[in-house]
Amino acid sequence: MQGDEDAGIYWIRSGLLKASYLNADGRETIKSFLQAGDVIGSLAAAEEGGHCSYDLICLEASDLIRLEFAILREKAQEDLVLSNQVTDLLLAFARKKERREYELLCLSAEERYRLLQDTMPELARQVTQNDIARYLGITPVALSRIRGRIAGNRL
Amino acid sequence: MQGDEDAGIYWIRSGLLKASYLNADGRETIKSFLQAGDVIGSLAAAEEGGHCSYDLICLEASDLIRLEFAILREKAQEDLVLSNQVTDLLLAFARKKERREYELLCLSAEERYRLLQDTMPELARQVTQNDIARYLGITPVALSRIRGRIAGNRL
DNA sequence: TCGGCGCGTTAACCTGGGTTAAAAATGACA
DNA sequence: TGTCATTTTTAACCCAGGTTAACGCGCCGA
Repeated sequence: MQGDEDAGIYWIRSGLLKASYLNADGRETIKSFLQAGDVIGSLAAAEEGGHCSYDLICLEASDLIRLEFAILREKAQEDLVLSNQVTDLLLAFARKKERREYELLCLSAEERYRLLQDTMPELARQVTQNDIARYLGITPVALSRIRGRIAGNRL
Repeated sequence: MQGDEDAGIYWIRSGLLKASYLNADGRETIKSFLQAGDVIGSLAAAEEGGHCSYDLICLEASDLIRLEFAILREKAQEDLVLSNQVTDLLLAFARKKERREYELLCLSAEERYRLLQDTMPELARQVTQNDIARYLGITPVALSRIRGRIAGNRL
């Protein structure tokens, strides 16, 4: 949960989760969806005394493995292979974040929705439209309208 | 320049630069500003055959050091200290991106502007309002309106 | 079987930011 | 000092998305 001091890293074996921010005004926005093979951990909480800034919520029964971040860092400090694996992990993570930054900065809500449909069509089926809207940064009502617009044009 | 195959990493010694996307419709949006101490490199171009997805433009005379990404990776593969330094670098980068993702996803343009003013007041002085607007993801006209709104309330 | 509840849709109205264009303000330089 | 380019502001109009609320639907549990 948001605010926890959990400095853990989770490796998702199976299932489906969402990482979401709960804003001060009670609104929820979704940072990312997590699936088998993904890895997640709070970068803020990983720092000494930091607090996790988001919730992690299962959308399906899920199977995770938890690693203590501090231990991983410690081991990596004396193990070259592990250290390089951590680098790979972070590189992949950074790429993902950079792509999302691009989408939020340069694309309209409709473009982001179309992109999601194109790149992760399975996800659109597994997740409620409410959650997709909150992932795109818009309200469920707005997403419904966008869908209506797209469907209309296709006729 | 956007589209280049430059797989370099740049360490900024001094000066001020902007990393910006040039969209298909000719619009520019600013990914980030870079200052002394910052490090930048295209993650996409770092991959085999990838192309850089943004421009890097000096706003002031700047002094950079260029490292070849492939060489850095290679050396890190056999040097534990270096490998851990790369990890630190990526960790800092990831944190920065995560913060920006949060801002774009959860905050309004006005909130983002106020935050920028609070956290990097010097930058607001060094950079044109046009560029600040493009960094916030809005047009210069919209930013001017926001400023007017804020100034009005302060009376 | 019925009631509740979460989801998706639709409609009406509001607002923030985009667009365009035309002033002002600022600044560089001759 | 005047000229020119750039930046910033202002105004008018438009549109995407937010807000609120109503309605239909499917699901589940009593």
